[in-house]
Amino acid sequence: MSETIEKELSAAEAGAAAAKTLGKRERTKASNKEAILDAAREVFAEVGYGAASVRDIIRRTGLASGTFYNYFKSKEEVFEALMDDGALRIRPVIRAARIASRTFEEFIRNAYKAYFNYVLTDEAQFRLMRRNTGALRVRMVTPEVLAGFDEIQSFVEEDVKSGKVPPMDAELFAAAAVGLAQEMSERMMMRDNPDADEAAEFAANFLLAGLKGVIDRGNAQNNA
Amino acid sequence: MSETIEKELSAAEAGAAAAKTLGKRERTKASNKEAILDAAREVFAEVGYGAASVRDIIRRTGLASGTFYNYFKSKEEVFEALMDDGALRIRPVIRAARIASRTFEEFIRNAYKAYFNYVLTDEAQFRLMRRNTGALRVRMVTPEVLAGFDEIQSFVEEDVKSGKVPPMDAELFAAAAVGLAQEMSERMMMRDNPDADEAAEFAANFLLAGLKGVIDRGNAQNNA
DNA sequence: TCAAAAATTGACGGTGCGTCACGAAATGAT
DNA sequence: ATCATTTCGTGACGCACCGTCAATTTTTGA
Repeated sequence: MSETIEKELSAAEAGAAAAKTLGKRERTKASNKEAILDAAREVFAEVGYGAASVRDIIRRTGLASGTFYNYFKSKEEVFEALMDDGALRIRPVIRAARIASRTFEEFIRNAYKAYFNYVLTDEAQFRLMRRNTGALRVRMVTPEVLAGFDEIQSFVEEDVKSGKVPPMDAELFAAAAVGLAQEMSERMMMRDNPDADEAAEFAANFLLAGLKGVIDRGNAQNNA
Repeated sequence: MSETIEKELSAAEAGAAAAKTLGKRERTKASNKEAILDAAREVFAEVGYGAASVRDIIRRTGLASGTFYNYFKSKEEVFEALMDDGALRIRPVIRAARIASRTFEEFIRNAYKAYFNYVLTDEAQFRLMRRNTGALRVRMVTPEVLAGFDEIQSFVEEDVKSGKVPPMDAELFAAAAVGLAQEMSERMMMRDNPDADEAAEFAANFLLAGLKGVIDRGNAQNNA
């Protein structure tokens, strides 16, 4: 029946519609891919990454088993696509937090606030990132995710260069920032009434104070 | 041929040997279990948790496929056993660090030092904990591992109660400590010349300074 | 020496994997 | 509108793994 609509469209407003429809081939390709991704999101969330099978996913779309492999090489690759999707949603938020901030402290506070609120809001994506069957937790570091880590590190390095923040091991500092966010967001989500702003404030306070303990030379040993 | 030895032993020193041999039944049971665990460790390290199959594991032991299921329900359960093994090795080290420490700071420094050195030493176990195929990282929170987290948190709570350290959200603080350790140990292992003591010092400095930023009431906002 | 108990074995039905030859559908040129 | 070409969906196929189970071997205790 979508063919009928298509025919009507091409008769009535061929020129105008052509620009956005891009031909039927492209359209069904996009729709199939989206269908697979949606099904995968559901299946992973329901049974966990480990127990999910390519067939579970494709079965839910109504497509044939072979069709899956026209779009993805394996379930690992679909999962990667879903992770990338998450990273692509967070990174602009972090970047915006940076642009909107004039001091290093402001950046950290805004970034954590954005991150924890994102985790809370997009709980589905979060559960997807952490979900498991039983105790098994699966996490994927895609190039997109890696790039996010690197971006944070380079933000820190920039602020070191411009003197906004004292010199330190930016790599380990960034690792600390990321580790904090990951473990704390998990704890936050386990609580009865997750409070993103509270968690963000705790994390930011911790990170900013911790920073003082790891600046390169100077008073690194005054924490008795 | 082990049967020959067994016979000689039971003839020559039946009484003395009996105490430690426990009968052939128990001995082969223990040896089979160990063989499966060893094989699993290898397979997981080589191909990653996801790609490993029960048959890959059992094949390496020379036992029949059905035998695997006399010892474990699934590959997930073997993996869990291996994780527990790791946790059982780390926990006493942390506990020892605590007992040997008189102040909170000393405890943190000793614990991180012990942890990072453990990670460096028992690299095999570490790779097992973090290893994956491609970008997929798999982590398992077994009851034993969970108990380790809880223990750390309760150490913090004890020191809060005894006044060694100011009041704070011990759960989030413990999460921060654990997150730091996890992410930083991963970075450390990626470096050319991993330096456990350096990483431990960084982590401890960071945590102890960060602590000042998150004490419950008082000067929580003096970090401009 | 032997019967009972326990553990090993490998074959079996069931299912998922990734491939591939086939046919259907879309495209672009006439 | 027609048709050759290209693209893509389809489902059956061979292979491997899964977890089970009846038959067999090994150990035990008498």
